[in-house]
Amino acid sequence: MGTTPVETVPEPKYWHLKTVLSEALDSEFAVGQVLPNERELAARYGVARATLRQALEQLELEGRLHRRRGVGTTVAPPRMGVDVAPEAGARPGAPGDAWRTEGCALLAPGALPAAVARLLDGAEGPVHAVRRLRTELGQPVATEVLYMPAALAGEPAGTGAARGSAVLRALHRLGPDGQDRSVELGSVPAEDARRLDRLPGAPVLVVTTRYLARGATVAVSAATYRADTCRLTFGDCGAMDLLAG
Amino acid sequence: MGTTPVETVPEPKYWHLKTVLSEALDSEFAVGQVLPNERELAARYGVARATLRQALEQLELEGRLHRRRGVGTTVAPPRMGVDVAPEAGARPGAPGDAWRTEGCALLAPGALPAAVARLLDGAEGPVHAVRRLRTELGQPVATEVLYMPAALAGEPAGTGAARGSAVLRALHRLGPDGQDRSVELGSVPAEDARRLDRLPGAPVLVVTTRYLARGATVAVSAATYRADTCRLTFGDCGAMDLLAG
DNA sequence: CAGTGGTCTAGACCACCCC
DNA sequence: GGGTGGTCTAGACCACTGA
Repeated sequence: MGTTPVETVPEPKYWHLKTVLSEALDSEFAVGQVLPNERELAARYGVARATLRQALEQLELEGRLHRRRGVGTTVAPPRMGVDVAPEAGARPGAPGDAWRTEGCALLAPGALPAAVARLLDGAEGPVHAVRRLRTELGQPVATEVLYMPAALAGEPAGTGAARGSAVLRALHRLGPDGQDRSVELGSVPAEDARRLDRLPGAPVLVVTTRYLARGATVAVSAATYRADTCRLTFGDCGAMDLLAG
Repeated sequence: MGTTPVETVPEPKYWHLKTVLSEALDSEFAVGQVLPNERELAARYGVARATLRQALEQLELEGRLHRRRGVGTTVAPPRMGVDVAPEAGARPGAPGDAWRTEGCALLAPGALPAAVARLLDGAEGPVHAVRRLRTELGQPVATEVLYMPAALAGEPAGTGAARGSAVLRALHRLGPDGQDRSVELGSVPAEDARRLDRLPGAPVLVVTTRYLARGATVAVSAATYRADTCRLTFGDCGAMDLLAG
């Protein structure tokens, strides 16, 4: 009689709680509505606050909730689709450009992040670093730093944001004929956190782009997108034959 | 004398700890090496175990660490680049195909996930759901479910994996001439967790693809990639000259 | 079996927002 | 000031791994 009846797989409390809350969000809450505070929710479900928070963190990771210190927890709208197609934002100042150039610095080769230096393989000499901020629907969604060897950028005029725009124009003038890009998960560094209106460590999608001209790398950019509010969309990469035909 | 000397911004302990550990990983540890256990690390740095764990979770999110229950915490290798180019894996059984078809089910329209039903807009009637698993370097990296309306798939032969492959061949035969894809952050559902050798809730990159033929959606796939080990790479979607010229 | 990471608790204090 | 979420603690027990 020692037969084990069924394979009892005790589901963690926070996981079950997440499911329960998720269903409650679907059926009983509207977008933007504020939830009861954490202490009350924990009491209501009979768990410690830390356990409740583990469930909320999961839901926030999935983009279902927004939590703001001093304010409360609200139901998040569905993630917005953010276009990351090859040409998007490549032309500063173009109508509908979602990017705002914030500044520009000239870095010595040794001052480059290791990953960037690796992608700009043959590069020697100083490198322009252009910082941009992307805003969508009145909300900051991404920061980017674009690196371009000074030798390729000519003599960008102006200072600050104006100089940054000049570097971007120089890149565009080169007529890059291809890109490599990759997407990975990261956590927002402290310096970017305030710009994106998030706490340090919040999850972000890091999009690394390599701009190619005649087979050589002419620029590299690293953009960090808020993972909670953004769904990255890639234009129709496969439709080239459609257009060409 | 009440002058506040500098603007003291107390950095959270776990954040500082993460920085310290990150530097230690760079300088004192090799890939694959196991770290001291959590209780010892916590004692060594004079923090509670929960605080230490918060720092470790950050580092794991960034792909720097691997943690396995019953085993320990090890230094992770750099993330592998996983190709997500439009045609990759579209041909089951092709040489070098990283995907293994696991099975196939026929779903009633009402049984579809809401997000999938929305993308398969005009679809009526049952839908094939093909499940695949992607392995890279001997390690499972992604699971995928591909949805294709039965009306478009003909009469796929066989059962299980064989039937799934037949559906994929039918899709390939249609000659889809374009794709939409998007990437967002998610957490691995319980059923996929074991397949990917992760615990439920682990972060994943969800790649949603819409296959188009003559402007109509002929299939939709949702693939979940392990965010800790994968860096998604997109081939040269380029062709900026198409638009710039 | 001993050792690891994973879960959970009950409580405290802090930083921030808004009134 | 009062309320929110964010950080931190010290402890307990559980699930899993591998010798």
